[in-house]
Amino acid sequence: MARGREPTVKDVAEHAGVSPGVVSRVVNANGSVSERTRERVLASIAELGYRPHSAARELRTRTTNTIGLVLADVANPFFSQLADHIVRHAADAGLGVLLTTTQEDPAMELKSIELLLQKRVGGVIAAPGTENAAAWRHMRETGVELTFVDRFIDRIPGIDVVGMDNEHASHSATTALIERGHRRIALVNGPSATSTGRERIAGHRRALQEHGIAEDPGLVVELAFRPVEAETALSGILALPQPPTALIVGNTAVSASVVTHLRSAGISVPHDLSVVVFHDAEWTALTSPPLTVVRHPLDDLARHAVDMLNTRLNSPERLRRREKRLPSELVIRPSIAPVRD
Amino acid sequence: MARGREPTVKDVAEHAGVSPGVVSRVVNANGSVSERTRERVLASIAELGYRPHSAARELRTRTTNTIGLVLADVANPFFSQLADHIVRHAADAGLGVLLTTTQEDPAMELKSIELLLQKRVGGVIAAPGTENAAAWRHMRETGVELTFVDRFIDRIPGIDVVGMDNEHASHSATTALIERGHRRIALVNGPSATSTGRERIAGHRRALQEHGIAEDPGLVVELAFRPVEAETALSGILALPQPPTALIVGNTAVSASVVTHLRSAGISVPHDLSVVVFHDAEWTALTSPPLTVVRHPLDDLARHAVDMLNTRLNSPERLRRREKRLPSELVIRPSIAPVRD
DNA sequence: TTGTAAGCGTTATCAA
DNA sequence: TTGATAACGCTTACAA
Repeated sequence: MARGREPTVKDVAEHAGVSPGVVSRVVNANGSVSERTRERVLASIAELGYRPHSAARELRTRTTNTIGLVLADVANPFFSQLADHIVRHAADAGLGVLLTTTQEDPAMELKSIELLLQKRVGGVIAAPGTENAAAWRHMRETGVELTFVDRFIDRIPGIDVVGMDNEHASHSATTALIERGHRRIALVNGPSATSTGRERIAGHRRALQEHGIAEDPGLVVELAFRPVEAETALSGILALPQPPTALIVGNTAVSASVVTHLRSAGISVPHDLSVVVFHDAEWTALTSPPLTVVRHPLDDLARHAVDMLNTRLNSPERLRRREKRLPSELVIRPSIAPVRD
Repeated sequence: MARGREPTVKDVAEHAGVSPGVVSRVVNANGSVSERTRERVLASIAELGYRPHSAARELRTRTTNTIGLVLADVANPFFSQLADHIVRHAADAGLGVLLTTTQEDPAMELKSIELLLQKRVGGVIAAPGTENAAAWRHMRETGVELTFVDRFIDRIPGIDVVGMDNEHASHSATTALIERGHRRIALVNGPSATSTGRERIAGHRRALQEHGIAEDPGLVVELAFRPVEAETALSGILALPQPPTALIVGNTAVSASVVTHLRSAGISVPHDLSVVVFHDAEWTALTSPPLTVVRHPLDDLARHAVDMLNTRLNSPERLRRREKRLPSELVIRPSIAPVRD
């Protein structure tokens, strides 16, 4: 892990015939330097190829321009698009992004937290799992600014949240199906231990209630955020004596495998089953038929997350907790149709 | 960007009634400490919640356990899956990953290089663009270990490369089509300025030659790695007096938009046009018909990239340049069929 | 406007 | 086995 010796402030100072302090002031456009020496210093910097040493700077100033990003799984299109936007916005704000993934595994999440703590990142954007509330809280108490994105664990003071309005999105999806005459609507959801899971069920229930439809618990399945169990769960639902006529997939991680299974099970969409999927991945319009989706404002989500965090990073005083909800949009495509008699 | 004060070696030392040096030796399982004091120190560490300060450590030891990852675009499924694997393997090796994206923009790539240089990362894994050869070379000369993944610019001494065998993959795809009677095979490719672009064209040509088929330059299109131009380029090809009967998409970034366009243009696959796509994204089996794809060994690619880099990081002497090629696999699905008369 | 010097948290060296 | 001390590269009072 050795690195070749690179020029330091001292080298630059000697080369320019000034003191190290002056070089620092030039580099940071801090304190005062005469125009003449400023130019000399800049010339020396250019000639020597001097580059400030981040670690030394961080050590001295107790600050950092690196933030952490903790996501479950960058292979999931929802998270990967989110990550892409976050990295871009962070770069615009002059922030580097240290990315860790947890694979929805609490132990890996803990390791991520540990790594970011050691790196003394100034702040972290995370879509937290459900098990490490204490660790997240502790991270915040340690002075690390924290913004939860998409999901959150608890309304912890000082931890901002930016997410979608899942309750509303889910309500819209269910309502669209009810309006098409569906009464037996299945929901394949993420775990209720997650905020997104809970909110999506809540919106679904509210829509059913508003139309006087009794809820059938057998039609709601909670799947972990890994695709494995999708098949069996789905088979179970579809084999019910009274199978559903519509299906909402509220768990982004399993959408593709659900669609695969429907296809291999020979289920015709929307004839046998109307389908709505959360997250407008690049392929959802390419299936036959194209899928009705809940489209999330990922770029806005990322922008707000970076902004909120950055505000905290640059604010000396302790700010109050903020929560931002962004609206999703129901994009109707041919995968939903009026129910058959 | 301020951080709360956290315990330091000094605090731990005082608490345990030893000197800072001893604490350091305990933490790093370095030098010698008696079992008795070791336990006392560990207890103090636990009680105070001490965590070594990365920056201080980096400054003193001139090492780092952070690597950089420079990719064009994490929203592209090929890169996002690659990133996911790389982050996982890096974590297994105890390495944090600082992710930057370039959006295929040379200026952004340069900014990424600059950031990683300042952060004094020990090594970088990158899928480089074509314009910054000098900067990459300089980065290497500066002592940063470098591994190019997927693409490479030049065979620069000391920069390892791990990629797919694109020539072979492309040759297989074209051959599969020729064997089905196709003679007019279009290739939508990435820029020839990239190694992957060149290799894929080469394999395509070799297959044509082996079967005595004259190459029609009008059937080969180079598209930048952004989806925008896909439509016009494709319309052009399909409007030719003698349109192709088969199409290979060698540019991962535009696959989805190509398929979208074919659909909206009312082209029936494989009846009107056989289609092969590079990279087996999660949706390629979900279209109608399912797409024949070139499947890349992404996990292996990531594993080798991290391993090669890590070897360099831990090797005191300057190693020779290595190049590793991994085989891709042609997965035949119904999107290709014998040519019609 | 400039230089000097101390110190950020570590670890390595050397002496005890 | 342990402790004292210097140094990594930088910034920032403070003094000149």
